[in-house]
Amino acid sequence: MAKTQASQGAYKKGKDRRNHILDVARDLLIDSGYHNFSLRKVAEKAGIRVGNLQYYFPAKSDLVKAMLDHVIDDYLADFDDIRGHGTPEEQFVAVIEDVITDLNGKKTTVFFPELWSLSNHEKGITRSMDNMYQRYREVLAEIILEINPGLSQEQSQRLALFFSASIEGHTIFIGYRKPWRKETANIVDMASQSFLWLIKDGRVPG
Amino acid sequence: MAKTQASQGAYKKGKDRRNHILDVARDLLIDSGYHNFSLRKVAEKAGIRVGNLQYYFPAKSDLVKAMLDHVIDDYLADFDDIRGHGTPEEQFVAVIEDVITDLNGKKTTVFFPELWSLSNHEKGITRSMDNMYQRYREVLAEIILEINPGLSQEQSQRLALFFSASIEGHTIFIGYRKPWRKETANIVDMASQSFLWLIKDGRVPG
Amino acid sequence: MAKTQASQGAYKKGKDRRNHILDVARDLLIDSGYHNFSLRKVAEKAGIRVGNLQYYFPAKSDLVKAMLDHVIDDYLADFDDIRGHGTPEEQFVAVIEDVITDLNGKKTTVFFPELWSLSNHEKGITRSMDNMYQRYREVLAEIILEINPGLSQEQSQRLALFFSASIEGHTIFIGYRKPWRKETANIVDMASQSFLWLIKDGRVPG
Amino acid sequence: MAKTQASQGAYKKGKDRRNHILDVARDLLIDSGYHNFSLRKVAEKAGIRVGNLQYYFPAKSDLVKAMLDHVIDDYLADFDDIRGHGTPEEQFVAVIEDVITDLNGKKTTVFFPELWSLSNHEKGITRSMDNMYQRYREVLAEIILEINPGLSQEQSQRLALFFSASIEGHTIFIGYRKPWRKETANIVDMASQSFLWLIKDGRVPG
DNA sequence: AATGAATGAGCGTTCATTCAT
DNA sequence: TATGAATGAACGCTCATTCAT
Repeated sequence: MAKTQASQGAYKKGKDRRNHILDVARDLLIDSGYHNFSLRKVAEKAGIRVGNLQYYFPAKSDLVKAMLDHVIDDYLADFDDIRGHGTPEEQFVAVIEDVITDLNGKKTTVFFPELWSLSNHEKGITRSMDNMYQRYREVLAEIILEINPGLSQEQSQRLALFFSASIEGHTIFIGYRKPWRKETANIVDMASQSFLWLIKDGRVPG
Repeated sequence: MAKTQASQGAYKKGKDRRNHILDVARDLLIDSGYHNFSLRKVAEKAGIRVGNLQYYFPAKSDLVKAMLDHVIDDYLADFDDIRGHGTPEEQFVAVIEDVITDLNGKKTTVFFPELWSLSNHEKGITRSMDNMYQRYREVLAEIILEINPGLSQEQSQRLALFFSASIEGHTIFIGYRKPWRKETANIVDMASQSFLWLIKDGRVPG
Repeated sequence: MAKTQASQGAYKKGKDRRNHILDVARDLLIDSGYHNFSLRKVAEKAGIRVGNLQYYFPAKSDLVKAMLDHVIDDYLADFDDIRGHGTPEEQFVAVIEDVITDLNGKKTTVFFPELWSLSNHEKGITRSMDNMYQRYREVLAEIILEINPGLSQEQSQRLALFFSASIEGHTIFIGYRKPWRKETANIVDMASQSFLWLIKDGRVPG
Repeated sequence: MAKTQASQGAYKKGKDRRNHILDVARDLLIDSGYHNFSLRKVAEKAGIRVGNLQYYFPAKSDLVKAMLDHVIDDYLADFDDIRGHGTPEEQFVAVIEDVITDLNGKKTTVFFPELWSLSNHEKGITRSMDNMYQRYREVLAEIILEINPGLSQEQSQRLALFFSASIEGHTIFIGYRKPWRKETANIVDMASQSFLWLIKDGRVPG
């Protein structure tokens, strides 16, 4: 971050505009994909000039990084609110259902493949992504341990990895406008069953 | 199949040159991502001029489509060879292990996120991808039915969808240079167990 | 006079800040050349914002002009101190040696070619440069006349022109990091000899 | 040089255009200075599009390098033709006169300060410049040795350095539109006299 | 089957400058 | 005095594409 941008956003006007840019950038990424993501298009969508956009984000990479973190923050905020009422098992099923159902939304369906692709090619993106999934798995592992306190920390983390990865994979098949979208409820059912069986009766490696 | 320009001499004319271009294009996609994929770079890697490249593939989209199909064909060929010896259950576990272990390779790790992303934005890509997964699921569903003949066609296909999606999701976590690569064997173990349980004892929606 | 931001605390306000900017601008010119000289870089180096820099120097040309004069003033100040002790001939040799040796320094080596180039393209620079060389020649002509009072004013000025021009030319060859830097002493020797011969025995046009 | 440009200029049309670009680029450099030298302006002057310009010179640095070498080659060609008739001493005076008089021309007056400045900041320019002056000095040293065969190789080279540097310095004072242009003949006179004296009677360091 | 030449659009970035605060 | 915000122009460069050879 350039020194000259240190106190950018000091005025409310600037802060609002910055957030607006991030929203607009996210929309463009989701609508067009990263390979069609350009500063000119972001600027146009935001109703400002390219020069001004680059006043807020001196380099494209700065905007991309900030935008991804902006979206990721939304998901992280969701994780904190995710634990509801009922027994641990009920909570677990509720989480699974929430997360899988979320895949149906356009934002989730399109955003994550872009993130996965980007993280394979752009240094600096990987860390944000890994942090997010790390936090996600921690929430899962916590509930898993409450369901079966006999598991070790390592085992519950291993299960959390398996569950979260399995769920992510469905993005491609039951997401927004995806062919198996109508199978969402069945996926939730199969996932809940098999995940709970693994937690309670499976021989979890460890 | 030679992968790179190392065997350039082997691609002298016609179909060979075409295949050489496709190989080189795939390598570029995997090394740099689609947002860095350009005809100029492909031409340079292939040791020919842009004009000549466009003799073989008149438009960029033609090359991209052909290249994706080229790679997908490799995977489809693998599916046909995948069924080995032993009981259906042993075959199933072998398949799961093969497919999950394959995620560790650079090609698979990087290629699929690009494909998923592209299929969200470029018409014409989606069909190739869907066909591939369709064929993949058919192989799985076949074995599933052999393990538990009591399941309906629909149920076995549903399970195949769930299994394949779950496996794909691990690309992001246990793939080439991914942080949980060392968990691959444990993932195979948890997947095999829970998948088999679902096939044999689960209440598969139907 | 402190050269860089090291003593930034010393430049708190008003004239100090102005001088600090001028120092920093000179350093940038010398380090990067005029074609890489921008207000943004000066501002950053000076630890202030572009807006503030333009409070002191409303237009880029104002800063450039002031900066060049700032450096030129340093050289003019040197000229006033240049005349030392001894006979006129000893003084002359001392001056030649001082000036030629000064070419070895980075500041002189790099600054003057920038000045020469600029004076060819930017109106308003030429005058400052001409004034400086005028003053320089006056000092030389004065000593020349003392060595050979038989010369006319015109002749001594003509010699001063020839001597100063000859010396300036060595900037490109014996300057900072230049290939013939180690010849500096020999150049001083040849220059002193031939210049003195011209003053005393040559047929100076006039 | 990019591989894809290997056989550019294979057609006569391309070769002509390349030379035209170089001429136009030199004119722009001389008219406007390097800090106003842009690919867009070169393209416009050449009557082509920027894209086409960059087909011939993939990077700005390639154009600049080629253009400088193009101009330098002209001067080098002059050096080869410079030696005329008469005694070595007559030849020497003729060379001095030729070279100094050449400073009066706009091309020489403006081109060299740009070259000197550039060579201080852009790697790759320095070598071309050094090579040119090296060749220049070789011609001078040759004649010097013929005038006074008693000098060593080293001494004649040292004199050549001193003479050439001294002459170059006059660019700034007697060049095109420079204030002392009318002194050119007198400079030739003083230079010839003092240089010959140094060759024949001076104590050349060595 | 292959290259040379050219175009036009778009890219990320830098810049001098203006103006409100 | 000094910063934040914004503009408009220009920059070097990459690109897909077209066409003549």
